[in-house]
Amino acid sequence: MAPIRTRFAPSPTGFLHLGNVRTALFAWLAARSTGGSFVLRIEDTDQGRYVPESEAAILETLQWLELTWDEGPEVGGPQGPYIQSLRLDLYAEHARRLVESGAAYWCTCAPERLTEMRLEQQRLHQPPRYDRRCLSRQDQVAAERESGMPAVLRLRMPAGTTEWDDVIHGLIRYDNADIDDQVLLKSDGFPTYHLAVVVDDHLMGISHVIRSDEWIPSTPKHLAIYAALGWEAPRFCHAPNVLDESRQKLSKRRGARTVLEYAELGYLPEALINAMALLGWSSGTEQEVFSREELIAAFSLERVQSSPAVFDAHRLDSLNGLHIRRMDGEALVAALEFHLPETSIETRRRLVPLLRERMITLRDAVALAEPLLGPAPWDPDVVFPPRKVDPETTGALLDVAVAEVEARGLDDLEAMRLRLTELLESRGVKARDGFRVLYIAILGHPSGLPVFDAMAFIGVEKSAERLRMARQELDRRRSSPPAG
RNA sequence: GCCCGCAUCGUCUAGCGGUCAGGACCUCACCCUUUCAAGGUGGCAACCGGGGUUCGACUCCCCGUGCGGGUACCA
Repeated sequence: MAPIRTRFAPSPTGFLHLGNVRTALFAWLAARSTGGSFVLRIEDTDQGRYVPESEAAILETLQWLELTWDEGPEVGGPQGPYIQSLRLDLYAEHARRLVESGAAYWCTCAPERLTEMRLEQQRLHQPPRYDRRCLSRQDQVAAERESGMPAVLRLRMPAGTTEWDDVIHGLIRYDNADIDDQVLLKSDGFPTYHLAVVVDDHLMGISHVIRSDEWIPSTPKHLAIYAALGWEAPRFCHAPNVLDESRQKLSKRRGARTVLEYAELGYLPEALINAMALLGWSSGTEQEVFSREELIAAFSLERVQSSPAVFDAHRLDSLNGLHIRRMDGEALVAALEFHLPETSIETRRRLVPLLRERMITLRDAVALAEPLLGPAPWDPDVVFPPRKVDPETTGALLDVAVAEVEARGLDDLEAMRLRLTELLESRGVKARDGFRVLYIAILGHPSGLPVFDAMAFIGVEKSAERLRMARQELDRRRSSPPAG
């Protein structure tokens, strides 16, 4: 496979969500899997929608996911700058070439006129497109521009048809008569996406334009610009959109979470990448869990689906749990620091074996470890004594446990376990029911981390203390049963 | 309205003319078990409709239908 040189070109109008980044991931994988290169470019040609913090957030998102770029902001490169607002002269130069060759023309039509025109076209069941009024009066338009009237530069869409062989969709064909004379330069002098993307992709030597499906309708415009400039067009790969549960394109506006929010919620970058890769791509084997390296080895654009995919949060959860379980121990200890900031590295090392199998997200560690790191107040809803365990057995169990801990400490918890099991059986109480007493006493809740491990963690003193407290609570509840 | 894309279990998907239509998530049951998990086993569950083409269509073609996207001096 020839090396693919591709790019991700977000606009700094907001934060990145799974939909955006899934496309970036495909581009990154295409580059990495072919030994090619990946370029990051910021498309900030819309001054009105610019959100200052978003640019930094985009870089942070990609860095967190380790979707490394070979050229772009911060790292530079031979085709820089990689921020479009810094490349205005380049667009102006190419716009001039387009005007000179007759591929573009100036237009001074007022927005109101354009709106009215489109309404009329819609009423007449016609395709919406500029009626080229200004094309036939270029001398007047020149004079108007001279006198300071605002103007835009339009692409003169040639007649005929446009088609291309999309890597993901196959042949797509358009009748040029359905395509508008796109604005290339806005009246503020900034280029539109359409001009800038073509100029930059060509100058930056992009071999594969990987972007999402919503760009399909504007590809003929881009192809026309390539042709007008005498350039060879890159391959186009239109990746299907990622949809939310209501089958709409994922968007911040509709409540899509940003990738950075997933990070805070305790999702692993590897899991997010795995989940995103599976949205629209499959290996063709039955492997579903992939490390970053495995993904690079298995990926190919040809196996990208052409139909949109609904994002499934359950799938992400499942994958996140799986990745946590297969994660290197020390890496997990380190990753947990963010969620358990008060803990020492040693504490986290002791915690990891207990937590690992029980976490869906890293954040789950907080609730899971709570009774080990601090006091363990009882869950207000806890039933005590637990169902199926009579008060006498509960008391006996607690008494034995206290005595064991006080006499022998926690060195032989297996012996204590056997002792307690024996006691429960002799009283006709199933171990699974009876041990709930211990869980409540130690953890404040009838379920959670393995209770003997928990006792070992908190130590002799606290274990004995919590057991005695439970014993007292039992007496208290027996003398004054809770109302209701 | 005009243009384009898409169509297999609830969801993500495998399939590339002949399969008991496979896997994963979700869900249910069971096993394991000191709880909860994890793990294991098994169950439920799908080819949008109608025409063709073909000895034979989930698979190819056409038409519907549905869903999505575009239709901006936003990207």
